[in-house]
Amino acid sequence: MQNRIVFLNLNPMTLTELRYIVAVSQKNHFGLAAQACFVSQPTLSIAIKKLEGELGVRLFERSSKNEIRITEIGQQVIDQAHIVLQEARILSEIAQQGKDPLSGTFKLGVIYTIGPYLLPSLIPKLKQRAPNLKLIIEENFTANLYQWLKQGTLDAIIISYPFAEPGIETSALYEEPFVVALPRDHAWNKRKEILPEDLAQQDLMLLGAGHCFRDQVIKACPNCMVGNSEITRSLEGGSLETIRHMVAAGTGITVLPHTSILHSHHDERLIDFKPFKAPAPSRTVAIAWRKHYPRKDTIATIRETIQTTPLNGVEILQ
Amino acid sequence: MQNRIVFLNLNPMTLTELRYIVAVSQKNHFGLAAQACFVSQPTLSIAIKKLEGELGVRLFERSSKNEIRITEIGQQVIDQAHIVLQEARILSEIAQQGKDPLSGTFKLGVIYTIGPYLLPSLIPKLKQRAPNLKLIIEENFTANLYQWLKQGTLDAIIISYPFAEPGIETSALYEEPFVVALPRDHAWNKRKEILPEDLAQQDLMLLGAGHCFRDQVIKACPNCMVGNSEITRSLEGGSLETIRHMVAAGTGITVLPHTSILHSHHDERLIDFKPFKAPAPSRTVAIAWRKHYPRKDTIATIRETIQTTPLNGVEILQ
DNA sequence: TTAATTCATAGCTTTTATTCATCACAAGTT
DNA sequence: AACTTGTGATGAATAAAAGCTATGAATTAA
Repeated sequence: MQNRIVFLNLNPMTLTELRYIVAVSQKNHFGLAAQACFVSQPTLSIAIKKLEGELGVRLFERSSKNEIRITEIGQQVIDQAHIVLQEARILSEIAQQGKDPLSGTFKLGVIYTIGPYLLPSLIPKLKQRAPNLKLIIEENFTANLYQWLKQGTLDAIIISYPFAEPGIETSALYEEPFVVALPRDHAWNKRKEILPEDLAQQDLMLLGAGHCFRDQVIKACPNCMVGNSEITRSLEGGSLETIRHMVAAGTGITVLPHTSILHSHHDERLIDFKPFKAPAPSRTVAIAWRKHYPRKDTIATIRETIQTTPLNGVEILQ
Repeated sequence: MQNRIVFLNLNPMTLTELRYIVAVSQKNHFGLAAQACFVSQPTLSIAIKKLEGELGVRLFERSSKNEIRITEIGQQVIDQAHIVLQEARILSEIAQQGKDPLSGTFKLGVIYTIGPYLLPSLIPKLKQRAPNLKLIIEENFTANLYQWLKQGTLDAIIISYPFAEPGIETSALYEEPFVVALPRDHAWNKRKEILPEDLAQQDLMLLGAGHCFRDQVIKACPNCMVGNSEITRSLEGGSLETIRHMVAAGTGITVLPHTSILHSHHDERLIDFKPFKAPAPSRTVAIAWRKHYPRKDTIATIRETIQTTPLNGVEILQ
């Protein structure tokens, strides 16, 4: 009778029970330990009895009047209980630190025709505003970025409208007009502005298929000629910067997004940028995320950072 | 609304909840995870919601139809949950191993006049019977052993009756007769047995105060002379073995417990052991432990081991 | 003996966990 | 568009547990 352990309960041990036995080991007294745990003495007694029954060992040697005594195995169990509780505390701390929406890693995708012009100003400013946020950038086509966003590889992507996919939410960032880039010796050098219709029959150098900017320009400039010449075909794998260099070299003309002007320091004297006559064709740059993405605060911060970053010639959208 | 964490519960996290989130992370599916945890899906959903509310972070990104996604912080929390659960499992294992009453450390006290004769045969046998039991032996006076037993420094003590203390239980082990030890050239060499009364006026060499055996001999042999001579006074700090050597050297006579005979190989030709005439004076050797001591099985094993160990000339007591 | 102290037990209450049934939502399919 | 299917969330009811107060049993001290 005296030494038989009675099976009391099927439920596995709880952290509360571990807290109880640690308290008893510290106070050497059931009543005081209960007080320290903010429960009544019977509550604590029963909980410890349950745990002892479950573990199959006596943890404490009770002798009324005198202080209680921890058994040898009890001491080992209590030592381990300390470890368990400590690890649980660490878990809480991890969550606590992770509460800050501006910490951790954020994987941002940006399309090729935006990245080079937006990121140089965005990244330093974001670094300043959210120093604990580790930003990982992926530049690619809209289609790939969308896939990666959907499957969770990316947290958000910056793309250009139109963009509507199920399960994805978007928010417009800014409206960016298109401009015409001409070599210095071009016939249109004297003109102040260009009409989209002027580009008809012009052989524009444009990016290859997959770049949404290409499609947008073609749509904006009816009847322009693209992809006919040898030169244009060689641009399939290139970038806007490549095209700009070719404009500077006098190879031809193109249409660029307005933000790319700011980055043409070295060849600004070789290229003339001509605005379109209002209403100028433009693209809407937006940020997109999964509908159920949990860190929307982070996205909001990125959005605000972009919208307070001076990008010449764009119209901030709310 | 979407991102607000609602405070649901004051109760701290539980190991069950940690098991739930680990299951979800493994199954990537609430329903399957619930099944794996042998609970219904709402149970698991609510538990996770509670945990998320308590931690203040979203652990999973739910999107119907598609599989659920673990948030970055969620992954960190789940990793830590694995650690907590692992440590809890170790706690159970520690208890499991400690279940064996014949494992761990056992601190046994033995009085000076029993230890040298009982332990040489007991320890090897106990080692054989309980190989996982680490035995720590303390030899001392009854009074000290009792104090240490009471305060938990010792698990059990082997002493001689009379011994009755509050909160302590005892069990008799064996009855050990006393014998008279004489030098070879003593006048009583031809006698077969001695009467206690014969020792009256004899100057016995006995141990110093504190040894219960001294008191028992004095009580058994009325009017014997102890402590008068220079020699006897010099025995204050000695042992039974010291006294035996002095008998062998012809310095005097003494009374010894029967078990000490077996250990007198080297001087057996110099000493004559004479039994008392029945009923011979004797001592009852017993084992004692705290009333609430939890490892009574261990004590029972020690008791049985002693009682099946052949000790010449003693009567086993049940 | 009488108090006082301490842990255990009993009966009852409150809180928490769980289930079943159902809802809401998103994707595909027809 | 209207179904169908698969998913997690929600609500009401219930089972389980954890809790408290009051009391008991054992021990020690006066």
